[in-house]
Amino acid sequence: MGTPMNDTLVLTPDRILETTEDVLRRFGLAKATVVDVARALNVSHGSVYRHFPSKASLRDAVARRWLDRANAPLQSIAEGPGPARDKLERWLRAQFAIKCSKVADDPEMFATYLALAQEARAVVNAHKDRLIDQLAHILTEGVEQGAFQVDDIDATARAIFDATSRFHHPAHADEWRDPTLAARTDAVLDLLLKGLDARPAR
Amino acid sequence: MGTPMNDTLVLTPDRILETTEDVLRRFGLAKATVVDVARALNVSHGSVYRHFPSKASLRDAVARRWLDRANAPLQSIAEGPGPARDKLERWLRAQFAIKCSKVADDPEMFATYLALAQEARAVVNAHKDRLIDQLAHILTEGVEQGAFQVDDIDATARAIFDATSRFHHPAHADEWRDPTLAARTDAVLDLLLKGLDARPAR
DNA sequence: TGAATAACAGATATTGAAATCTGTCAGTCA
DNA sequence: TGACTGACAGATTTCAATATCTGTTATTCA
Repeated sequence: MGTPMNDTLVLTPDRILETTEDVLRRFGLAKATVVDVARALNVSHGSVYRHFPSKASLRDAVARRWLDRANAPLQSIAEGPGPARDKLERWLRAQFAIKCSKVADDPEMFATYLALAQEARAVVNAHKDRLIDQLAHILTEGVEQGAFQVDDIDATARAIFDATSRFHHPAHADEWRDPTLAARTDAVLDLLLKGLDARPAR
Repeated sequence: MGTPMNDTLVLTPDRILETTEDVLRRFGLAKATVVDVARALNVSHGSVYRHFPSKASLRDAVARRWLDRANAPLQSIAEGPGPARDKLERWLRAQFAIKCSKVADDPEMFATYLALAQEARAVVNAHKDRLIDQLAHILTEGVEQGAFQVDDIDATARAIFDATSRFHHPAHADEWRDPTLAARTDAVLDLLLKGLDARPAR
């Protein structure tokens, strides 16, 4: 009883996830195996299965961790202060910047996580729903502040998410190096913000 | 000199393209080879290389043909009559419907053409440019008619194309079965049209 | 003469046997 | 006692030999 002890540390889900990220970084998604993870932990692969019922669930957990960490700044923006119009623009630009810098800084790792995300559809969908909730929150504030005119908040939040897919959906990542990207982003944001505006200056 | 004669017919680029489409339909992109195409034509594969310098150029030509054929209706809408606002909405909905029905009617063939398009990047880009030109044409009409207020026609045309990517870009095809797709499409179109509107009814 | 071919080199794809992996579980040991 | 192990069956992956394909060219033949 009492203190189970390994080489050095207790085997916890967190420690497994940490190591799994390392293994993914070193081997890539295609090559990384549960046996690799166990080896890196000086543990039999059966022990990993004590904490995660399957390789898929382990992958899902890694994906969840990564998405949460990468998009934490967005949460702050959505909940922070500021007029809704500015906040919306900052939130969207931050979202694009996060994705764009991830792919620019470490394309290999980005490819790994992209593949991971494609297998963890449910996790990604839950994450998207949280992002759209944040957009809906900003829209609600905007309506309260009299800055936006919106019929259906949830539908519009989703519409903004959908309409900006090209700039945040990883399927389009290979276009993010386009030198005209900034101009294209500006044009779409301009059009969307005009569409939300409660007092068009015409 | 005179009349080169095969089994039945002269070997022309068009006949080769026709047959290549058949072969792609039967074998899929991964399995279809130049030798297969030549076999189907009762011809040696060397003869195919007389008309197309490489397999890539043959693929490009097939992609070009397919894109032109599939999107012919859009050209008619863009050049046809009608108020610009309606025309724009019809054009966009037609674009979505074309893609959506292609994937619904023959998912296998759609997958083949999707893979084809990914290898024929230059062809696809040229095609996208033509579509954006059509959008710019509609926007110009709309401005002339006093229906739209647009600063930069070309940038806005591209913005509309970008903002609707989720509904026409094949990378998102697997989401086109979403039962809420129609509502999502409506929400984005509504937002975009509001953003273009010269006389907002507020 | 010039459209078509057959033979060829190098690159790519297929195949099936061997190795590895996933997920399970009875048993170890602290 | 319960976290961990090691051995196992079936599924998946690797690997290297083998076959096929791409693109070229010297040759055929109508």
